[in-house]
Amino acid sequence: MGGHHTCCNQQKVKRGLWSPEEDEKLIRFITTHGYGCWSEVPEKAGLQRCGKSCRLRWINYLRPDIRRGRFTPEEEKLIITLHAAVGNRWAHIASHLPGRTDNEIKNYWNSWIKKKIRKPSPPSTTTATPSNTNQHSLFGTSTYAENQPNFLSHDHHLAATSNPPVQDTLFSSPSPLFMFETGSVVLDGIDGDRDHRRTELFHEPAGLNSGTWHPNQQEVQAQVLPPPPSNFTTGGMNTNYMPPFCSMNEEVELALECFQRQQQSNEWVDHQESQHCPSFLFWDQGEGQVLSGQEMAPTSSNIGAMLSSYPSSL
DNA sequence: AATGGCTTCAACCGCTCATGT
DNA sequence: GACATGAGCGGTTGAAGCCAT
Repeated sequence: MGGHHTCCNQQKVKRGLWSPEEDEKLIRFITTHGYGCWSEVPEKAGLQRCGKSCRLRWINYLRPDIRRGRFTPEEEKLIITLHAAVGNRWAHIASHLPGRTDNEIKNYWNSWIKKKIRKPSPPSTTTATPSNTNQHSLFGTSTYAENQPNFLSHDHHLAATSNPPVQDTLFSSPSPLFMFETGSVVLDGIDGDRDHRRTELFHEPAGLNSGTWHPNQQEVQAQVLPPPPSNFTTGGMNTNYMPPFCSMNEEVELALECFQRQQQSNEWVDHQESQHCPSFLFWDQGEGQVLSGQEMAPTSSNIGAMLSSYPSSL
């Protein structure tokens, strides 16, 4: 207790949920300047928050490499295994799950435990039954559907609305390659406020090395496709594309269209048409391969929203 | 339609650890 | 070594949405 809170007791410090405007300010500041000293961030970013709050907000929510959405069976197993080994060392556990935060894991564990306590009959659901889990589906398994009937109502409309191959491809990468503004999306009126807040302003941090943001990029799964025609733009959003802010609906529409066409025809979509969705047609010059189906946004909720908005196109 | 209980998870709190002076 | 400061961690809280009644 020795430490009475220094920063958060200051006057005029706002608390509670972050508004989209605050998120925007923080994102803009961090992506432009980075963060050296968190205690200086709020003042420099024009936020009435304490540095600690900013740090937490960034780490647990806003940073671009964060991965959201329901835990996969594989992640679940890993959490269980790691927890058995190290206990409540959430940060340690999180370090083994790229894109997951200690807070998220902790929350998940606590709710899971609650469920287990309440419902002691253990039909081997989450407790590591590899043979029962769908190894190819990142979100949807009967395990989740049975145990968590609400999971489609939040940011995970995905499993029910997309067919497995697309889903697999879409989520084959654990590392999002870009960010974009999603402020205008409305999620079917389901948990809208919360998800809306979640999918606030993102854009590619100008001048930042993407490696800094996506340390796991090497894990991206590649698909071998014919080389792109000369008029196709190499790279993803982090190279060519970037109207700083565009709506998610626009983004989604274009991206899905291009992705679908590419899937169906195995052909490249003309750059003029695809300039808004290079994420789905990502040419890796180093490997000479096409990395298609890159995760579209920093959060799986964005993708869930995207797919749920356009279920017919899949 | 109203409402009250339940669940989820973002955010906060208190503390320890690491680092600099 | 003592102290100050900032970062990080784990526990807890409470707002918001969901759902059953």
